[in-house]
Parts: sequence; structure tokens; C-alpha cells
Amino acid sequence: MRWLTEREQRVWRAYLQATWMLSEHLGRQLQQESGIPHTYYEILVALSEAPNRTLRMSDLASACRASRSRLSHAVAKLERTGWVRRSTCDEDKRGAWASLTEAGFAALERAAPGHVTAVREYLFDVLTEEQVDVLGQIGQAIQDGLSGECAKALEQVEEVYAADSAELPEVVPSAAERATDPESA
Amino acid sequence: MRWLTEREQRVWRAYLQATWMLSEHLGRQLQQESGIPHTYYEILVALSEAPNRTLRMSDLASACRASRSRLSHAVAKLERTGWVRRSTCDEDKRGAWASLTEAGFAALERAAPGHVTAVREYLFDVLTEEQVDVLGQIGQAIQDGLSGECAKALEQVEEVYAADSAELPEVVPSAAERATDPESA
DNA sequence: CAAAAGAAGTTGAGTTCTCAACAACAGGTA
DNA sequence: TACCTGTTGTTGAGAACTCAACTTCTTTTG
Repeated sequence: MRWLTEREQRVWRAYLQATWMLSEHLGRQLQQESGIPHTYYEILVALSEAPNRTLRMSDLASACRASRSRLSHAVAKLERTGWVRRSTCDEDKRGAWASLTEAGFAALERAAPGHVTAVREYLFDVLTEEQVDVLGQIGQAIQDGLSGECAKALEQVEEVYAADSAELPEVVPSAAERATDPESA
Repeated sequence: MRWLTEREQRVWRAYLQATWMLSEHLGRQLQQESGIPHTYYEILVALSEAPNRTLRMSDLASACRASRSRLSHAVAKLERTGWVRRSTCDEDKRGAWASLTEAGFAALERAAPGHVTAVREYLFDVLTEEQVDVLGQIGQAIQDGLSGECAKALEQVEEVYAADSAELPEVVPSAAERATDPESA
């Protein structure tokens, strides 16, 4: 078992702290200034950029990095507020279109400037040009490394896995002989 | 209003995607392999590193980047599973100690190797030495830039802010005259 | 010292998220 | 045609989180 070196440990904790701070602050800024939670904001953004401001639910889900389930709940709520409208899809009767309404677009227009300003102020303004470049590379490298895993993870492994969950999910069996595990999930 | 340049836009989206993928994958790995949600894992880690494996609730909260409220709920649950124990604090009668139990420590020992391995595999192994360095700098720069804001945000602004919240928090007052650019980050 | 101000923790209500199950349809195969 | 398999989207239950009170105790200040 290889643990993290001290340097890696330091970088890892800096990463955790920094990403948390940024998402915390941006989320709070968005929520307080425009009353839109960040995840809902991302839905509005994705729709606003789509042709006709309309996307299939599935495509919208992957654009927002949301599970289909979560998106379904979220869009249901956004529909109640009148920012998104759903309509049935004729080419594929299972499907559904989600479209941004005028009201939704207006809400986005109100929220965006403050959000973008915050992103600039707390991310790009504190980094050098070179750091920005490297940040892009790092992001790309992480994505490449995880693209395989996330394809699997994106819609959950539907394995049976008979969860009973009394209280906290009882810590999985051994972990010692995981190598010989016949059907680990 | 200054929007993001195309390059900034690219980097920003790479950042969002990469941090999401990483936290998604690590969280799922931890959950499935040891049955511990990532936030609970962080509580166990923080306690395990404290003298006597014991911390005041507040200190534990900031070590885990959790609100006092969230920590209180989480520790209540961890106490039910027998991994953490609370005891009253004599020097400060308002306070409470949280301690890691033997069972909690054992659970952590079971979970840690898999988690660390995943961090190494999907973060450090995909980066060059230099990228790791720069990542550390970037994290530090972001923290420095936000330390002021987050001091405020860490325990919420107790402003009155008369929230009514019928459905979605009605989009903040006017902010009427914004540049009419729909695209956002 | 007494009163106000602040800090530590908890609680309950409401919101969002996850997970597993499900219904409805599509596409292929026999 | 009937069947099997996979895809799309929704649902309900339960878990986790947020937010605003609230209680209890500490510290400050007049």
C-alpha cells in the first residue's frame, strides 16, 4: 500500500480546501444574489446554449452532470416556477423535451453577470497566465484519466447488491480478499 | 461587464468537469467499497488525527468544512452507528467533545487504503511533477483570495434578509439594467 | 455585579440528492 | 408477429444538507 507523500498530502488538502471554498462561495453568491441554487443555474445555462433553447432530458442531464433522476426532480421544480417547460418528443415517444421559457431566460440574464464576475474575481484574477494554462491541462488530464470510470458510473451499475441499510451501510465485508471477490459491485 | 474570454471559458469548464468527475468517482468508490459517505469519512479522518482522537464540535466542523448544523446531524448519526462518541466539556459547559471510538477507527482503517489508492490513481498519477506543483500553488492562491469571504461565509451572515420563499426564491429585486448578454459561464 | 452581546451546539422544517423500482417505448432477433 | 433487451424518463422513499430559530453558557461592558 502506497500512501501519499508529504508533498502530495499538502497538495491534496490544498485542492480540497480550494475547490470547496470556490464552490461554496460561488454557490452562496448565486443563491443570495439571485435566489437560484447553482445546480439549477447550470440547467438554465445548458438550455440557453442549446439550439432553440431546448434539449432532450438525457442530453440536458449529461450537460449538467446530473443523474436522470436528479434532473427529473429539478426540472419538475423549475417547471412549477415557470422557467422551463416540458413537451413530448414525437420522434421518440419515450423522450421529453425541456425548453427554457422567456421567464427562465430572463432569470438567467439577471443572474449571470454576478456569477461570472465572481468566477473572474476569485479564480482567474488570482492566477497568473501560466497557472491558468496549467489548470486547463490539469483539468484535461483528470478528465482523460476518469473518462473510462465515469462512463460506467454515469448511469449507475444496476447490480443487485441487496442493500439492507439498517443504519450506516455496514462496512463492506473484508476488503482483505477483494482481489478474489467474485462479483464486487 | 466583463465576460470570460474563450480561453477562460474553456478552462472554467474543464475545471468544473474535472472536479466533478473526481469527487463523484472518489465518493462512489468510498461509498461502494466501504459504505461510508465521503463527508462522514472526512469526519473520521479529522478525529483520527487529533490528539486523543478527540475534538470540540466546532473545531471538527471547521476541519471538515462543515457547518455546525450539518456536523451536528452527521455526528448524531455516527454516534448511532457507534463510530463516534460525544461527551460534555467541563472547561466550557456549552461545548461538546467528539471522540473516535475503536470501532470508528477500525472502519477508517478499512476504508482508507482504497480511498488513498483512488486519489493517487486518478489525480497524482495523471499529472506531471510540475503540474502537481502548480496545482498546489493554484490551490493556495484560491484560498488566499477567498479567505476573507469565507471567514464571513463560514458562519452564515445572520442578516435578517426576510426570506419568504414561496417556491423558488423569487429572483432578487431588480438589478434591472444588465448588459443584455445571455451567455454565461 | 447586571445586562447585553457573543459563542457553542442542537433542533425541526423544508429542500435537494440518491437509490432502486417502475412504466413506456425502441430496436433487434427469431 | 412475438420476444427479448436496452433506453428514456418518472416516481417515492429515505438520506443528507441548509436555514433559521432556540437553549445554554461565556465574555464583555457599563
